[in-house]
Amino acid sequence: MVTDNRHRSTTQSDVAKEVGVSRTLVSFAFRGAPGVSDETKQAIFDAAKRLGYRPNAVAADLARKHRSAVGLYLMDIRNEVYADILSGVRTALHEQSNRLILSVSRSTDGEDQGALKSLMEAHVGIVIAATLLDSDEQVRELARSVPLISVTRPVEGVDSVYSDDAAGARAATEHLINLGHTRIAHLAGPVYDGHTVRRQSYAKTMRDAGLKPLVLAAEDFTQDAGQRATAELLGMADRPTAIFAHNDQLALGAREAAYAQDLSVPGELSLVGYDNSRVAALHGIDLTSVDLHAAELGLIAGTIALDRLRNPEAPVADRCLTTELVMRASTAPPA
Amino acid sequence: MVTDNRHRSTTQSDVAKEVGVSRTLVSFAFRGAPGVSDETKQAIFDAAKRLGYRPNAVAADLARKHRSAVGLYLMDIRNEVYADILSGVRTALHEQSNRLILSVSRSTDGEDQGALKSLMEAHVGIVIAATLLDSDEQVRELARSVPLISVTRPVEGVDSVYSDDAAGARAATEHLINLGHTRIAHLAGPVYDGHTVRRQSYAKTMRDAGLKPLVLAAEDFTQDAGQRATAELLGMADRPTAIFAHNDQLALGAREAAYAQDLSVPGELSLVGYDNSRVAALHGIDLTSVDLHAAELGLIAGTIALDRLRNPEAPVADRCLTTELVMRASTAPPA
DNA sequence: ATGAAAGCGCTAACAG
DNA sequence: CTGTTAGCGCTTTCAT
Repeated sequence: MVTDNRHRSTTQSDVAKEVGVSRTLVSFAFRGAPGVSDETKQAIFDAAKRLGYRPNAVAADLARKHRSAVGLYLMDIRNEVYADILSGVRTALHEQSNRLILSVSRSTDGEDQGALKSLMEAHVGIVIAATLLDSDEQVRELARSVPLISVTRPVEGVDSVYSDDAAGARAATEHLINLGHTRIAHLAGPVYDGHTVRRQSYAKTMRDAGLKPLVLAAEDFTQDAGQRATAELLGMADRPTAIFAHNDQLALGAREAAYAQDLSVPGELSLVGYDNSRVAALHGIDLTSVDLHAAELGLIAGTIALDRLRNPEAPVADRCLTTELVMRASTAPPA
Repeated sequence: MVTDNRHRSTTQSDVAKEVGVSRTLVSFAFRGAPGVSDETKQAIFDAAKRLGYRPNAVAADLARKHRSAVGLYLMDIRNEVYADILSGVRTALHEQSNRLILSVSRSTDGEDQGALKSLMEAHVGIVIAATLLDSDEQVRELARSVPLISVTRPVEGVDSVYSDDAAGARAATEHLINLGHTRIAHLAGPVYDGHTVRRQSYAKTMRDAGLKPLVLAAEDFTQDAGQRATAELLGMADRPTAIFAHNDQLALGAREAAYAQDLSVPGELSLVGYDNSRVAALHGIDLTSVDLHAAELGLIAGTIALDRLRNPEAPVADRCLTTELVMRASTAPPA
């Protein structure tokens, strides 16, 4: 049995013709607009079903002369943070009948451009972007053509929802310092403008405590990159006794690298991640991590999106959430 | 500094007016079509930049009278399998200039309808759906209005790419049987038509070995559901010594439930998952799991999509990949 | 090399 | 209740 994949899809006209009414009636019927007799409506739905008709939301939005869809850009689909943000956004948009269109970048490279650009050209009224790696200036430039909400990171002059990373990184670093560690490394991702808050807060906290910062930059934000970078680090003469990683994935990579060299966690290496993803809580992983309230970030971003859609002239939003250090068994005093 | 979020976005007409040429030229310039003098082209790009113009890909596709975008539906963004499928699809579409639009369902409930429907109404030429929970009949019905590729699961009469779940489930079950287990439970998700292959293969394998199948259905496919369901199971008088879970998330939930009752894995409970996700390979998790080659599933689906777009009349595709049992430390002989 | 005009699938006044 | 008409932002003949 072969499904019939017609080349041209059925339109309102086809349905109208089939029933013997005008396109307008079909349009009204499908939008539940008042002013269509029940019989006509029924006849229309029947014919539509028979013909396999699907409304074309995109054409509708075009005709409506305004962009109602919201676009959501996610930097890394493998990082649970972004799933949480998505779920928050969706909650905010719930029942608002706004279409949500998604786009995710390839986690392996830092070029947002492809995925983000295609989203901005998809006739969306606003795009919620989590996380942009471009410079502040570039983000502002992007926001010039389509309203943009930067989530996870503040950008002056652009609606932003983020968490207090300086505080989060400080808490993580201080936790390690208080435990008695002195050689504490920071496992960062690649350097991007506007993406150095955690790193700098770590460095400042170290210096304030009279300790020497040691920053290691992984090639990207994935577990594999974290593992590779850490493997090097652990080969050093005076290897650190603790690592604070930019995110849980990197931390998990560091953990693998440690075990690969028969170093136990936290016995010989203490580990702190960032994101507090579900895997961090798994028995046997028990990764100490900083929670940045991703779902709430998404929820707020969704709310702002709705506001912005309604009122383009509203003042720029800037919402900063707190972070929370969740202590687990991956950190302990140095041996 | 407040970014200027104009209500009406700039169009080709605006650019044309600014430069003092016709819309046609702007259109040509942006598509790199021949027949526009270099000076004109430059003037157009300058004006576009100045005005913050963004092409509207959706309107373009509409005008082009054919649907070039491919829609990708993912059942669960928290399950790595779907990230792998996405990455495979993207590889296939690479350089094909086909827009990819994504839609993911809420992992918590089984209603594909919202996310899938909106995808089908987004003017896409084809939708790749991973995973549909609807009945075969419903899927065929859906495929009537927009060409559909079912991935992860075969549907007669509809392009399908999937792996040999019967073999995968059999291998998993036999592995446990060969280890000497006799009380082996299967931790399944909720029952959906066309989604019972693993379960049935498990049951058949058990019966063939003279053992009694015990199927437990979790409320959904998440770790939490797996944990709740397993907690009950482990409370039973004659509790099983091994569990084969429908996917890694459920298996991870089972693992948590076991540790919560101070049962060690694999000492007192052997565990087999399905998907071979990255977390399964983590040191200390070491979950034995069935690999279904998700990235390749996506790659093939993407290729089929391209073919189907080119040739709507091509015969229905049906591709079945092998599965592979990856043995790790979560399985051992019963105590 | 450039422009005018028709039309994609749909909505939205405005008439009957 | 129902139909006509004029677009939305863009592409695409077909002229000039």
